[in-house]
Amino acid sequence: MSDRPATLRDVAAAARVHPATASRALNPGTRLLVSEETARRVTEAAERLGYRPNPVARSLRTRRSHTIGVLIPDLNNPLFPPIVRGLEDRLAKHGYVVLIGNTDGDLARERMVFDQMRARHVDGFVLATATLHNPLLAEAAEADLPVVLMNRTAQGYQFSSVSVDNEQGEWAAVAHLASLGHSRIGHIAGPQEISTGVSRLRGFLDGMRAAGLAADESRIVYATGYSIEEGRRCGHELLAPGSGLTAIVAANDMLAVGCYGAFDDLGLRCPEDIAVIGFNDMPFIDRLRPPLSTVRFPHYKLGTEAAKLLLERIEDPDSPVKILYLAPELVVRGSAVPLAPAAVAGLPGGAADPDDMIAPNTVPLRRGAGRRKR
Amino acid sequence: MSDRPATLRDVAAAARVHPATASRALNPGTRLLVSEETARRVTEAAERLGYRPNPVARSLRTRRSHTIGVLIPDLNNPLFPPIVRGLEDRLAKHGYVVLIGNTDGDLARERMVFDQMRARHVDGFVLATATLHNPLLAEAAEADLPVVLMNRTAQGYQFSSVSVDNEQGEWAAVAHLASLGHSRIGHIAGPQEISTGVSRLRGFLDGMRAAGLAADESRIVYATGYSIEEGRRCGHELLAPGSGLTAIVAANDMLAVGCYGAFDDLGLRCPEDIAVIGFNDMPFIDRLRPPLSTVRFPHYKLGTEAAKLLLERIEDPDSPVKILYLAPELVVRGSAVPLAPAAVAGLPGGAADPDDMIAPNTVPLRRGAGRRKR
DNA sequence: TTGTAGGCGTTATCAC
DNA sequence: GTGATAACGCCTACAA
Repeated sequence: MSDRPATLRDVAAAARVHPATASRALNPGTRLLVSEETARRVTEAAERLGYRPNPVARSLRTRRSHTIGVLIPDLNNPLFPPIVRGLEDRLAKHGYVVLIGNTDGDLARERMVFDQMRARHVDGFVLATATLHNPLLAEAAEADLPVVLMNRTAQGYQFSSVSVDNEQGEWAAVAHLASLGHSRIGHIAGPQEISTGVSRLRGFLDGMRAAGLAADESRIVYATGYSIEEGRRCGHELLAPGSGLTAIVAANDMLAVGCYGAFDDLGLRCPEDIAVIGFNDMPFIDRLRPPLSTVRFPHYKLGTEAAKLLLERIEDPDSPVKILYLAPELVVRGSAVPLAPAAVAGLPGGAADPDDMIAPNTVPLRRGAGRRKR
Repeated sequence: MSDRPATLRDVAAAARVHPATASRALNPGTRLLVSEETARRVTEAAERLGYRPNPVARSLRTRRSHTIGVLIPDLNNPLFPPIVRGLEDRLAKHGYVVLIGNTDGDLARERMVFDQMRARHVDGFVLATATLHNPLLAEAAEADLPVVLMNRTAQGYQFSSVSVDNEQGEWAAVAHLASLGHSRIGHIAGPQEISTGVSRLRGFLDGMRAAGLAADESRIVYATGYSIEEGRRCGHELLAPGSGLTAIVAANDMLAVGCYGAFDDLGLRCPEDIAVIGFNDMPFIDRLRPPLSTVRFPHYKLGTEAAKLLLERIEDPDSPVKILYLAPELVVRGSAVPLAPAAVAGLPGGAADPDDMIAPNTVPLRRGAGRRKR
């Protein structure tokens, strides 16, 4: 009736009980403390008045906001929206709402949104931005905040995390290229302050070794960020005259897209002249020409799993810390094809040079054998 | 010192004043009510104790949450993240934080997140999901909530809105195709419950008329949603044997991408056999093959402008309702090229048939002449 | 089983 | 100018 939303007092009055009783009747945890009959009356009154508990008041009293802070590098990267959707959907089921913060890879900005979220009393954090030694992590650990790392890992902390088995993914990418006849393979490594950067590099190295291929430093360039521009720059560097590379493994799809740009600049055709494999299988990447071969993982699921882990921690702070890895899957599309005999024979440096073989390739390429966690 | 964060009482105690005074000293709006001297003491104490006001408590008292609810169709659509970033950045400057809700074009879902957000006492809404006659709008109007429509308009409501001049954009697309020699042009129209769907169709029609081209119903198909699948379906329908179309204007980029699929299915080459123009210039669309010609508008700016309008409404409920249109811009890439003489002469139905000309094309194509707002 | 009272941290409205 | 008081809406010992 009134234009002012109904409060607990209104409900109590309508049900002719004390507000405290109404509160008990309405809260699942305390409903059993109240008689069948009054519970019914209260529920009915609440229904009739269209009562919605005021989360702000509740939050002030209980010190829980039912809000989760999510820090991601940049929502503009199409990789993240599906992950965030997974988070949101899962958390919503438990009455939580998500506050998203973009850090743009900037530490100061990250600090700002983190503090902002703490001030708003978020009940926990999902961090997809954590660098290897991050001041935030120390702070969160000290304050004993529920935290889950997503698509990131960090040593020395008691945080649950969900990420991809990057080693296995990159290993599979290398094995695929090797099976296609490529031997001169370069790697655009991600930033080494980020866990994905180092583990994918490790996967690449292990994969090369297992395939009996040389992977010296000259065939690895380090991107300073996961951006298209960096991919292009690194592509140019890798493809400098005389390199003789026939394939590139990029630490993520953005870098691979940048490579496409470098190929164009250099007049190279992909996949005929040069092959490339990405990582992430981000949305729309399959619509590029050529469609990018890449390592896929279940984006949405990464979000839901992170949510599950966080909820566990929130509901029981003593629940065990879990480190979860999702299995990746190589998806073969058009950006890597068998090495053409022409390339092997004719093109400068394009040959499967015996010098590149450090050992007879007798090692069977077992998936997962490249796994090296610490 | 203490592990419990400092409260206003702590600050007041440290500054040897009453909490009320401390509150006054700390709030910009009331600082002038206290003496220079005490203000200084309080500020200093707050600083020293690392005092951060508790937004929850403040919100309970002031009934303002400094939170804005944003409803968008789907964050997975790369069009939206930059818009949301614009919103966030602008609102953050004024101390507001954004709650994002995906509706997936589902009315029930929309209702749910809307209610959820109202329960959380958001201070205002940005609606990017509004359909032409939306129950939410009536409710919001009645409750006198600050609302801004984004990329949408609705008649009969006193809501500010920011959108694109869709008529002009689509007009320019048609004019461009006509100048390339195309005369048999089809349109994949967006859903007609959505303002963009109707205004872009209108722009298309006006553009065709101005170019002296026929645009009968057989050359218009209606998508039920802005999705790739719908684009593909509509593409097939438009390109049915005998249609003779040489170009398609799609109501948005997603539909255009769907067309690419249809072309592949039909063995048509784009742009040689068939041209297509999209709308939105969404991220990554320039990396497709061929790169899509499309109508661009400033995404980020759409967000910041919506934020500005909303802030105006929040700060002064009597501020005038503003309807803002952003100017679009045709960006010419590779998906539309001059009609090949071969196509004109040889291909079945590919000709610039005189029957298609409803009037001599003497009308100069003035940009913006197609503008028809109501 | 239900009522009482107090307080979460802040600010609006009085008095002084 | 500043202090006192109450209230925002809810929850939870504790008492009855």
